[in-house]
Amino acid sequence: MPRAGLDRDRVVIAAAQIADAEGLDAVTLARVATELGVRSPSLYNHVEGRDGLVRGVALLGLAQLRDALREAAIGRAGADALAAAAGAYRAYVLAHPGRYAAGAITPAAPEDADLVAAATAVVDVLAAVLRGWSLDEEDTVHALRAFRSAVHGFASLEAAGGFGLPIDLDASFGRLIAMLTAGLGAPG
Amino acid sequence: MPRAGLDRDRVVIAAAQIADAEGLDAVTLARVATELGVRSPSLYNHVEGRDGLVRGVALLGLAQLRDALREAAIGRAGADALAAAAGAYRAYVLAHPGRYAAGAITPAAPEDADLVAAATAVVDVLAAVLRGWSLDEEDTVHALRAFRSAVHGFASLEAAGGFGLPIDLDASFGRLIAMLTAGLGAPG
DNA sequence: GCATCAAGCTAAGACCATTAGCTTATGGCC
DNA sequence: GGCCATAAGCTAATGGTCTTAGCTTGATGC
Repeated sequence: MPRAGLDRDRVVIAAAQIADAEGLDAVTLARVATELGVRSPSLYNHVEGRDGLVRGVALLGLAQLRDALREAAIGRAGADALAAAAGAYRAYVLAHPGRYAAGAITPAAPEDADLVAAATAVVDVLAAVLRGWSLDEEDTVHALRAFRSAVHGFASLEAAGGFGLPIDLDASFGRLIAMLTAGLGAPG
Repeated sequence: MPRAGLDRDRVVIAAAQIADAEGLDAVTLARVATELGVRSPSLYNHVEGRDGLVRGVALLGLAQLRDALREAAIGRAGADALAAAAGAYRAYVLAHPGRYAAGAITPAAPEDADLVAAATAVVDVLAAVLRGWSLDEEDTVHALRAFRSAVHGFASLEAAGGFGLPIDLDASFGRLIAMLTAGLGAPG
Protein backbone atom coordinates (compact mmCIF):
# COMPACT_ATOMS: atom_id res chain seq x y z
CA MET A 1 0.00 0.00 0.00
CA PRO A 2 1.64 3.22 -1.14
CA ARG A 3 1.61 6.05 1.40
CA ALA A 4 -0.76 8.89 0.65
CA GLY A 5 1.71 11.44 2.01
CA LEU A 6 -0.79 13.26 4.19
CA ASP A 7 0.01 15.74 6.88
CA ARG A 8 -2.07 17.91 9.15
CA ASP A 9 -2.17 20.83 6.74
CA ARG A 10 -3.34 18.80 3.78
CA VAL A 11 -6.10 17.25 5.85
CA VAL A 12 -7.26 20.59 7.26
CA ILE A 13 -7.18 22.26 3.85
CA ALA A 14 -9.25 19.49 2.30
CA ALA A 15 -11.76 19.93 5.13
CA ALA A 16 -11.79 23.70 4.65
CA GLN A 17 -12.55 23.34 0.95
CA ILE A 18 -15.44 21.02 1.68
CA ALA A 19 -16.71 23.38 4.38
CA ASP A 20 -16.69 26.32 1.97
CA ALA A 21 -18.31 24.43 -0.87
CA GLU A 22 -20.89 22.35 1.00
CA GLY A 23 -21.20 23.77 4.48
CA LEU A 24 -19.62 22.85 7.77
CA ASP A 25 -22.02 19.97 8.32
CA ALA A 26 -20.62 18.28 5.22
CA VAL A 27 -17.22 18.13 6.89
CA THR A 28 -17.22 14.55 8.08
CA LEU A 29 -14.21 12.31 8.53
CA ALA A 30 -15.62 9.94 5.94
CA ARG A 31 -16.06 12.75 3.41
CA VAL A 32 -12.58 14.19 3.94
CA ALA A 33 -11.00 10.73 3.83
CA THR A 34 -12.70 9.94 0.52
CA GLU A 35 -11.51 13.25 -0.86
CA LEU A 36 -7.94 12.37 0.09
CA GLY A 37 -8.17 8.77 -1.16
CA VAL A 38 -7.78 7.29 2.29
CA ARG A 39 -9.91 5.49 4.92
CA SER A 40 -11.34 7.59 7.71
CA PRO A 41 -9.43 6.04 10.65
CA SER A 42 -6.21 7.10 8.93
CA LEU A 43 -7.06 10.73 9.58
CA TYR A 44 -6.52 10.16 13.30
CA ASN A 45 -2.80 10.12 12.58
CA HIS A 46 -3.05 13.82 11.74
CA VAL A 47 -6.01 15.39 13.56
CA GLU A 48 -7.80 14.63 16.81
CA GLY A 49 -11.05 13.29 15.46
CA ARG A 50 -13.86 15.31 14.01
CA ASP A 51 -13.59 18.04 16.65
CA GLY A 52 -9.89 18.44 15.98
CA LEU A 53 -10.58 18.69 12.28
CA VAL A 54 -13.14 21.47 12.70
CA ARG A 55 -10.81 23.22 15.14
CA GLY A 56 -8.11 23.14 12.49
CA VAL A 57 -10.46 24.69 9.95
CA ALA A 58 -11.37 27.36 12.49
CA LEU A 59 -7.72 28.23 13.17
CA LEU A 60 -7.05 28.41 9.45
CA GLY A 61 -10.04 30.64 8.82
CA LEU A 62 -9.29 33.01 11.67
CA ALA A 63 -5.66 33.39 10.62
CA GLN A 64 -6.64 34.07 7.02
CA LEU A 65 -9.29 36.57 8.08
CA ARG A 66 -6.80 38.38 10.29
CA ASP A 67 -4.36 38.55 7.38
CA ALA A 68 -7.04 39.83 5.02
CA LEU A 69 -7.97 42.59 7.45
CA ARG A 70 -4.34 43.61 7.95
CA GLU A 71 -3.77 43.65 4.23
CA ALA A 72 -6.80 45.87 3.72
CA ALA A 73 -5.99 48.33 6.48
CA ILE A 74 -2.33 48.75 5.74
CA GLY A 75 -1.43 52.18 4.39
CA ARG A 76 -4.86 53.61 5.17
CA ALA A 77 -6.27 55.54 8.10
CA GLY A 78 -9.54 56.72 9.58
CA ALA A 79 -12.78 56.12 7.75
CA ASP A 80 -10.87 54.87 4.73
CA ALA A 81 -9.17 52.13 6.74
CA LEU A 82 -12.40 51.20 8.46
CA ALA A 83 -14.30 50.83 5.21
CA ALA A 84 -11.49 48.80 3.67
CA ALA A 85 -11.33 46.47 6.67
CA ALA A 86 -15.09 46.04 6.70
CA GLY A 87 -15.08 45.28 2.98
CA ALA A 88 -12.29 42.74 3.38
CA TYR A 89 -14.15 41.08 6.24
CA ARG A 90 -17.29 40.74 4.15
CA ALA A 91 -15.33 39.49 1.15
CA TYR A 92 -13.62 36.84 3.24
CA VAL A 93 -16.89 35.53 4.66
CA LEU A 94 -18.40 35.33 1.17
CA ALA A 95 -15.35 33.60 -0.27
CA HIS A 96 -14.90 31.19 2.63
CA PRO A 97 -18.19 30.75 4.47
CA GLY A 98 -17.30 27.32 5.84
CA ARG A 99 -13.99 28.39 7.35
CA TYR A 100 -15.67 31.46 8.80
CA ALA A 101 -18.49 29.41 10.30
CA ALA A 102 -15.94 27.08 11.86
CA GLY A 103 -14.36 30.08 13.57
CA ALA A 104 -17.66 30.70 15.31
CA ILE A 105 -17.01 27.69 17.54
CA THR A 106 -14.49 29.75 19.49
CA PRO A 107 -16.87 31.08 22.14
CA ALA A 108 -17.92 27.50 22.86
CA ALA A 109 -14.30 26.61 23.62
CA PRO A 110 -12.96 29.39 25.88
CA GLU A 111 -10.44 26.95 27.36
CA ASP A 112 -8.66 26.54 24.02
CA ALA A 113 -5.94 29.17 24.24
CA ASP A 114 -4.84 28.92 20.60
CA LEU A 115 -8.36 29.34 19.33
CA VAL A 116 -9.05 32.27 21.61
CA ALA A 117 -5.79 33.88 20.55
CA ALA A 118 -6.68 33.48 16.88
CA ALA A 119 -10.08 35.08 17.40
CA THR A 120 -8.56 37.86 19.48
CA ALA A 121 -6.06 38.59 16.72
CA VAL A 122 -8.91 39.28 14.33
CA VAL A 123 -10.60 41.68 16.71
CA ASP A 124 -7.27 43.34 17.43
CA VAL A 125 -6.93 44.44 13.82
CA LEU A 126 -10.27 46.22 14.01
CA ALA A 127 -9.27 47.74 17.35
CA ALA A 128 -6.08 49.05 15.78
CA VAL A 129 -8.03 50.70 12.99
CA LEU A 130 -10.33 52.37 15.53
CA ARG A 131 -7.33 53.85 17.32
CA GLY A 132 -7.48 56.62 14.74
CA TRP A 133 -10.44 58.06 16.62
CA SER A 134 -8.64 58.34 19.97
CA LEU A 135 -11.68 57.02 21.82
CA ASP A 136 -11.41 56.15 25.47
CA GLU A 137 -11.29 52.48 26.38
CA GLU A 138 -15.00 52.06 26.95
CA ASP A 139 -16.04 53.88 23.80
CA THR A 140 -13.62 51.75 21.85
CA VAL A 141 -15.31 48.61 23.13
CA HIS A 142 -18.74 49.93 22.16
CA ALA A 143 -17.51 50.92 18.70
CA LEU A 144 -15.79 47.59 18.21
CA ARG A 145 -18.93 45.71 19.13
CA ALA A 146 -21.00 47.81 16.76
CA PHE A 147 -18.71 47.19 13.80
CA ARG A 148 -18.25 43.52 14.53
CA SER A 149 -22.00 43.06 14.87
CA ALA A 150 -22.82 44.92 11.71
CA VAL A 151 -20.18 43.32 9.52
CA HIS A 152 -20.66 39.83 10.93
CA GLY A 153 -24.42 40.15 10.66
CA PHE A 154 -24.46 41.51 7.14
CA ALA A 155 -21.92 39.02 5.81
CA SER A 156 -23.54 36.06 7.54
CA LEU A 157 -26.99 36.91 6.25
CA GLU A 158 -25.64 37.54 2.78
CA ALA A 159 -23.61 34.32 2.70
CA ALA A 160 -26.66 32.35 3.83
CA GLY A 161 -28.75 33.89 1.08
CA GLY A 162 -30.82 35.83 3.58
CA PHE A 163 -31.19 38.93 1.42
CA GLY A 164 -33.71 38.11 -1.24
CA LEU A 165 -34.44 41.32 -3.06
CA PRO A 166 -32.60 42.30 -6.23
CA ILE A 167 -31.23 45.55 -4.89
CA ASP A 168 -27.51 46.33 -4.85
CA LEU A 169 -25.87 44.63 -1.89
CA ASP A 170 -22.66 46.61 -2.18
CA ALA A 171 -24.67 49.79 -1.79
CA SER A 172 -26.47 48.44 1.27
CA PHE A 173 -23.20 47.45 2.87
CA GLY A 174 -21.57 50.76 2.05
CA ARG A 175 -24.43 52.67 3.66
CA LEU A 176 -24.33 50.50 6.76
CA ILE A 177 -20.63 51.13 7.28
CA ALA A 178 -21.01 54.82 6.49
CA MET A 179 -23.79 55.21 9.06
CA LEU A 180 -21.71 53.58 11.75
CA THR A 181 -18.60 55.54 10.83
CA ALA A 182 -20.58 58.76 10.98
CA GLY A 183 -21.70 57.75 14.44
CA LEU A 184 -18.09 57.73 15.62
CA GLY A 185 -17.59 61.41 14.89
CA ALA A 186 -14.45 62.82 13.31
CA PRO A 187 -11.20 60.86 13.71
CA GLY A 188 -8.32 62.22 15.77
CA MET B 1 -48.76 -0.33 25.95
CA PRO B 2 -50.48 2.93 26.93
CA ARG B 3 -50.45 5.71 24.36
CA ALA B 4 -48.12 8.59 25.09
CA GLY B 5 -50.60 11.08 23.68
CA LEU B 6 -48.12 12.89 21.47
CA ASP B 7 -48.96 15.27 18.69
CA ARG B 8 -46.92 17.40 16.38
CA ASP B 9 -46.89 20.40 18.70
CA ARG B 10 -45.69 18.51 21.73
CA VAL B 11 -42.88 16.94 19.72
CA VAL B 12 -41.80 20.26 18.23
CA ILE B 13 -41.94 22.03 21.58
CA ALA B 14 -39.80 19.36 23.21
CA ALA B 15 -37.30 19.77 20.37
CA ALA B 16 -37.36 23.56 20.75
CA GLN B 17 -36.59 23.31 24.45
CA ILE B 18 -33.64 21.05 23.79
CA ALA B 19 -32.45 23.35 21.02
CA ASP B 20 -32.52 26.37 23.34
CA ALA B 21 -30.86 24.58 26.24
CA GLU B 22 -28.23 22.53 24.44
CA GLY B 23 -27.95 23.85 20.91
CA LEU B 24 -29.51 22.81 17.64
CA ASP B 25 -27.02 19.98 17.18
CA ALA B 26 -28.39 18.33 20.31
CA VAL B 27 -31.79 18.05 18.67
CA THR B 28 -31.72 14.43 17.59
CA LEU B 29 -34.68 12.12 17.22
CA ALA B 30 -33.22 9.87 19.88
CA ARG B 31 -32.85 12.76 22.31
CA VAL B 32 -36.36 14.10 21.73
CA ALA B 33 -37.86 10.61 21.95
CA THR B 34 -36.15 9.97 25.28
CA GLU B 35 -37.42 13.28 26.57
CA LEU B 36 -40.98 12.29 25.63
CA GLY B 37 -40.68 8.75 26.99
CA VAL B 38 -41.01 7.14 23.58
CA ARG B 39 -38.84 5.29 21.01
CA SER B 40 -37.44 7.36 18.18
CA PRO B 41 -39.28 5.67 15.27
CA SER B 42 -42.55 6.72 16.93
CA LEU B 43 -41.76 10.33 16.19
CA TYR B 44 -42.24 9.64 12.48
CA ASN B 45 -45.97 9.55 13.17
CA HIS B 46 -45.81 13.28 13.91
CA VAL B 47 -42.88 14.85 12.06
CA GLU B 48 -41.07 14.04 8.85
CA GLY B 49 -37.79 12.80 10.24
CA ARG B 50 -35.06 14.97 11.64
CA ASP B 51 -35.39 17.60 8.92
CA GLY B 52 -39.09 17.93 9.57
CA LEU B 53 -38.42 18.31 13.26
CA VAL B 54 -35.94 21.13 12.76
CA ARG B 55 -38.30 22.75 10.28
CA GLY B 56 -41.01 22.68 12.93
CA VAL B 57 -38.70 24.35 15.42
CA ALA B 58 -37.86 26.98 12.80
CA LEU B 59 -41.52 27.74 12.10
CA LEU B 60 -42.21 28.00 15.82
CA GLY B 61 -39.27 30.33 16.39
CA LEU B 62 -40.09 32.60 13.47
CA ALA B 63 -43.74 32.92 14.52
CA GLN B 64 -42.77 33.71 18.10
CA LEU B 65 -40.19 36.24 16.97
CA ARG B 66 -42.73 37.94 14.73
CA ASP B 67 -45.18 38.12 17.63
CA ALA B 68 -42.53 39.51 19.95
CA LEU B 69 -41.67 42.25 17.45
CA ARG B 70 -45.33 43.17 16.92
CA GLU B 71 -45.89 43.29 20.66
CA ALA B 72 -42.91 45.59 21.10
CA ALA B 73 -43.80 47.95 18.28
CA ILE B 74 -47.48 48.31 19.03
CA GLY B 75 -48.46 51.74 20.28
CA ARG B 76 -45.07 53.23 19.46
CA ALA B 77 -43.72 55.12 16.48
CA GLY B 78 -40.49 56.36 14.95
CA ALA B 79 -37.22 55.89 16.80
CA ASP B 80 -39.09 54.66 19.85
CA ALA B 81 -40.73 51.84 17.92
CA LEU B 82 -37.48 50.95 16.21
CA ALA B 83 -35.57 50.73 19.48
CA ALA B 84 -38.32 48.65 21.06
CA ALA B 85 -38.42 46.24 18.14
CA ALA B 86 -34.65 45.90 18.11
CA GLY B 87 -34.64 45.25 21.84
CA ALA B 88 -37.36 42.63 21.52
CA TYR B 89 -35.44 40.93 18.71
CA ARG B 90 -32.30 40.75 20.80
CA ALA B 91 -34.23 39.51 23.82
CA TYR B 92 -35.86 36.77 21.80
CA VAL B 93 -32.55 35.51 20.43
CA LEU B 94 -31.03 35.44 23.90
CA ALA B 95 -34.04 33.67 25.40
CA HIS B 96 -34.44 31.17 22.56
CA PRO B 97 -31.13 30.77 20.73
CA GLY B 98 -31.94 27.28 19.46
CA ARG B 99 -35.27 28.22 17.91
CA TYR B 100 -33.67 31.29 16.38
CA ALA B 101 -30.79 29.28 14.94
CA ALA B 102 -33.29 26.84 13.44
CA GLY B 103 -34.95 29.78 11.67
CA ALA B 104 -31.65 30.41 9.92
CA ILE B 105 -32.22 27.31 7.77
CA THR B 106 -34.78 29.27 5.76
CA PRO B 107 -32.45 30.59 3.07
CA ALA B 108 -31.31 27.02 2.45
CA ALA B 109 -34.90 26.02 1.69
CA PRO B 110 -36.32 28.68 -0.64
CA GLU B 111 -38.77 26.13 -2.04
CA ASP B 112 -40.54 25.77 1.30
CA ALA B 113 -43.32 28.33 1.03
CA ASP B 114 -44.42 28.15 4.67
CA LEU B 115 -40.90 28.69 5.92
CA VAL B 116 -40.30 31.58 3.56
CA ALA B 117 -43.62 33.14 4.59
CA ALA B 118 -42.71 32.84 8.27
CA ALA B 119 -39.36 34.53 7.69
CA THR B 120 -40.95 37.22 5.55
CA ALA B 121 -43.48 37.95 8.28
CA VAL B 122 -40.63 38.79 10.66
CA VAL B 123 -39.01 41.16 8.22
CA ASP B 124 -42.37 42.72 7.46
CA VAL B 125 -42.75 43.90 11.03
CA LEU B 126 -39.46 45.76 10.79
CA ALA B 127 -40.50 47.16 7.43
CA ALA B 128 -43.73 48.44 8.96
CA VAL B 129 -41.83 50.22 11.70
CA LEU B 130 -39.57 51.86 9.12
CA ARG B 131 -42.59 53.21 7.30
CA GLY B 132 -42.55 56.04 9.82
CA TRP B 133 -39.63 57.54 7.90
CA SER B 134 -41.40 57.68 4.55
CA LEU B 135 -38.35 56.41 2.73
CA ASP B 136 -38.61 55.43 -0.89
CA GLU B 137 -38.61 51.76 -1.69
CA GLU B 138 -34.91 51.39 -2.27
CA ASP B 139 -33.90 53.35 0.82
CA THR B 140 -36.27 51.18 2.83
CA VAL B 141 -34.48 48.07 1.64
CA HIS B 142 -31.09 49.51 2.55
CA ALA B 143 -32.35 50.55 5.99
CA LEU B 144 -33.98 47.18 6.55
CA ARG B 145 -30.79 45.37 5.69
CA ALA B 146 -28.79 47.59 8.00
CA PHE B 147 -31.06 46.98 10.98
CA ARG B 148 -31.41 43.28 10.35
CA SER B 149 -27.66 42.92 10.01
CA ALA B 150 -26.89 44.89 13.13
CA VAL B 151 -29.48 43.25 15.35
CA HIS B 152 -28.91 39.75 14.03
CA GLY B 153 -25.15 40.18 14.29
CA PHE B 154 -25.16 41.64 17.78
CA ALA B 155 -27.62 39.12 19.17
CA SER B 156 -25.91 36.16 17.52
CA LEU B 157 -22.50 37.14 18.78
CA GLU B 158 -23.87 37.82 22.24
CA ALA B 159 -25.80 34.55 22.40
CA ALA B 160 -22.70 32.64 21.32
CA GLY B 161 -20.65 34.31 24.04
CA GLY B 162 -18.62 36.24 21.50
CA PHE B 163 -18.35 39.40 23.56
CA GLY B 164 -15.80 38.72 26.24
CA LEU B 165 -15.18 42.01 27.97
CA PRO B 166 -17.03 42.99 31.13
CA ILE B 167 -18.50 46.18 29.71
CA ASP B 168 -22.23 46.86 29.64
CA LEU B 169 -23.82 45.02 26.73
CA ASP B 170 -27.09 46.92 26.98
CA ALA B 171 -25.17 50.15 26.52
CA SER B 172 -23.33 48.78 23.48
CA PHE B 173 -26.58 47.64 21.90
CA GLY B 174 -28.30 50.94 22.64
CA ARG B 175 -25.50 52.87 20.98
CA LEU B 176 -25.53 50.63 17.93
CA ILE B 177 -29.24 51.14 17.41
CA ALA B 178 -28.96 54.86 18.10
CA MET B 179 -26.20 55.25 15.51
CA LEU B 180 -28.23 53.50 12.86
CA THR B 181 -31.38 55.41 13.74
CA ALA B 182 -29.50 58.68 13.50
CA GLY B 183 -28.36 57.60 10.05
CA LEU B 184 -31.96 57.45 8.89
CA GLY B 185 -32.56 61.13 9.54
CA ALA B 186 -35.75 62.49 11.10
CA PRO B 187 -38.92 60.41 10.75
CA GLY B 188 -41.82 61.62 8.66
C1' DG C 1 21.28 -3.93 5.39
C1' DC C 2 18.61 -3.56 9.43
C1' DA C 3 15.84 -1.68 13.24
C1' DT C 4 12.63 1.65 14.44
C1' DC C 5 8.72 4.62 13.77
C1' DA C 6 4.59 5.88 12.13
C1' DA C 7 1.22 5.90 8.14
C1' DG C 8 -2.46 3.64 6.67
C1' DC C 9 -5.10 -0.42 7.04
C1' DT C 10 -9.07 -3.80 8.73
C1' DA C 11 -12.19 -5.11 12.37
C1' DA C 12 -15.37 -3.96 15.68
C1' DG C 13 -18.41 -1.26 18.99
C1' DA C 14 -21.48 2.53 19.92
C1' DC C 15 -24.74 5.85 18.35
C1' DC C 16 -27.71 7.93 14.89
C1' DA C 17 -31.70 8.17 11.18
C1' DT C 18 -34.70 5.70 8.67
C1' DT C 19 -37.89 2.01 6.78
C1' DA C 20 -40.81 -2.15 7.18
C1' DG C 21 -44.09 -4.43 9.34
C1' DC C 22 -46.37 -5.76 13.72
C1' DT C 23 -49.60 -5.02 17.78
C1' DT C 24 -53.07 -2.69 19.90
C1' DA C 25 -55.37 1.50 21.80
C1' DT C 26 -58.82 4.70 20.34
C1' DG C 27 -62.88 6.87 18.28
C1' DG C 28 -66.77 6.62 14.96
C1' DC C 29 -70.74 4.17 13.76
C1' DC C 30 -74.34 0.87 13.93
C1' DG D 1 -72.78 -1.57 24.13
C1' DG D 2 -70.03 -3.85 20.50
C1' DC D 3 -67.43 -3.80 16.09
C1' DC D 4 -63.96 -1.98 12.99
C1' DA D 5 -60.95 1.22 10.64
C1' DT D 6 -57.35 4.22 11.72
C1' DA D 7 -53.24 5.36 13.50
C1' DA D 8 -49.97 5.39 17.64
C1' DG D 9 -46.28 3.23 19.24
C1' DC D 10 -43.49 -0.80 19.06
C1' DT D 11 -39.44 -4.15 17.54
C1' DA D 12 -36.21 -5.50 14.05
C1' DA D 13 -33.10 -4.43 10.66
C1' DT D 14 -30.13 -1.50 7.40
C1' DG D 15 -26.76 1.76 6.48
C1' DG D 16 -24.34 5.76 7.87
C1' DT D 17 -21.38 8.18 11.30
C1' DC D 18 -17.20 8.49 14.78
C1' DT D 19 -13.96 6.20 17.35
C1' DT D 20 -10.57 2.70 19.36
C1' DA D 21 -7.63 -1.39 19.00
C1' DG D 22 -4.31 -3.67 16.89
C1' DC D 23 -2.01 -5.18 12.54
C1' DT D 24 1.02 -4.60 8.30
C1' DT D 25 4.34 -2.40 5.94
C1' DG D 26 6.63 1.61 3.82
C1' DA D 27 10.13 5.00 4.93
C1' DT D 28 14.02 6.63 7.49
C1' DG D 29 18.35 6.75 10.40
C1' DC D 30 22.43 4.30 11.57
